[in-house]
Amino acid sequence: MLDNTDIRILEELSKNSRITMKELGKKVHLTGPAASARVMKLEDSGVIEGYTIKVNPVKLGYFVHAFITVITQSTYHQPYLLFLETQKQYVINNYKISGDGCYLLECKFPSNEEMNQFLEELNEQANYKLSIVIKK
Amino acid sequence: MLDNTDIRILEELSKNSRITMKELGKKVHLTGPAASARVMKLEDSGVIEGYTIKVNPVKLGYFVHAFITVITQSTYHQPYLLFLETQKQYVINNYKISGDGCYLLECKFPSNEEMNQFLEELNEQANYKLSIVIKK
DNA sequence: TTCATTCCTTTCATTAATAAAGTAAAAAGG
DNA sequence: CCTTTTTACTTTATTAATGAAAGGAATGAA
Repeated sequence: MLDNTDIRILEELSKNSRITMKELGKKVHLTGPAASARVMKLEDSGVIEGYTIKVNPVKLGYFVHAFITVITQSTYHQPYLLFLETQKQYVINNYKISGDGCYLLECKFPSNEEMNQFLEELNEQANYKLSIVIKK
Repeated sequence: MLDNTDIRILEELSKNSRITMKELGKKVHLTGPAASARVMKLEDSGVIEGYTIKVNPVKLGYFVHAFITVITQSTYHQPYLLFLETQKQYVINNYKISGDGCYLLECKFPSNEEMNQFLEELNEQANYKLSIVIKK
């Protein structure tokens, strides 16, 4: 399915997705059109799901990065999920997990105050355990 | 520092970082060169840290996505961190956290067998609690 | 008021993307 | 075994985007 050249293309695009097809081709020993065709195939087959940027959260004013293990009070998760919909600005990822808890919720907050506000509202829907990221 | 146009540029690039500057300009009501200049400023100021792709892990053969809460046995973390260096192919992120445990380790595995192998080796350096992602 | 700065547009030269045609090698089928 | 098809690539030519330069309008400082 994927040969070595495809893997190298994925590596290069992971490092810099705005690279020109000509440059990408040079890196993997192909011409521009050939690299472009490979990339298009990777898109069509769903290996490449999209092109995005890495943003510095601190520069955007998000200083707190937290993982919250969520244990919903009832087996009915809808209230929790609806609550999350209203708090999208804080949510990075919400993983449904097996293990300790029902969800692992990854969030970013501008301050501890806003996080506290969020947690108090969350607590109406679910219990939680909080882990703050110190360093990545 | 960042005005509304900058925010919209970041949103557009998050959705598709390979968009042309001309197209990006159209979306935020600027000309190509103006959009390009804005983006360059965002890069120089460190708001945009890089351009990357979203890859489908399943299509790459990684079927298991796990979060592992790591509790190192000694206060000396080096053995654990050195172990991770040897297991880079599985590691997505390693967050140093305050809260429950010392680290939150995000990993991907091709199979439960390989994860089990990993966990057995990890267990020589640290205790852990495992959470498997069912759904994102 | 005057000067400098910022942020933009317009224009144009350079460069890249894309479509089309052609080639060579591998795979499929009679 | 030979023919046909398919795949993956290159080359060429057209189209489109980038990036540099010049200039204008609005803002703010001296």
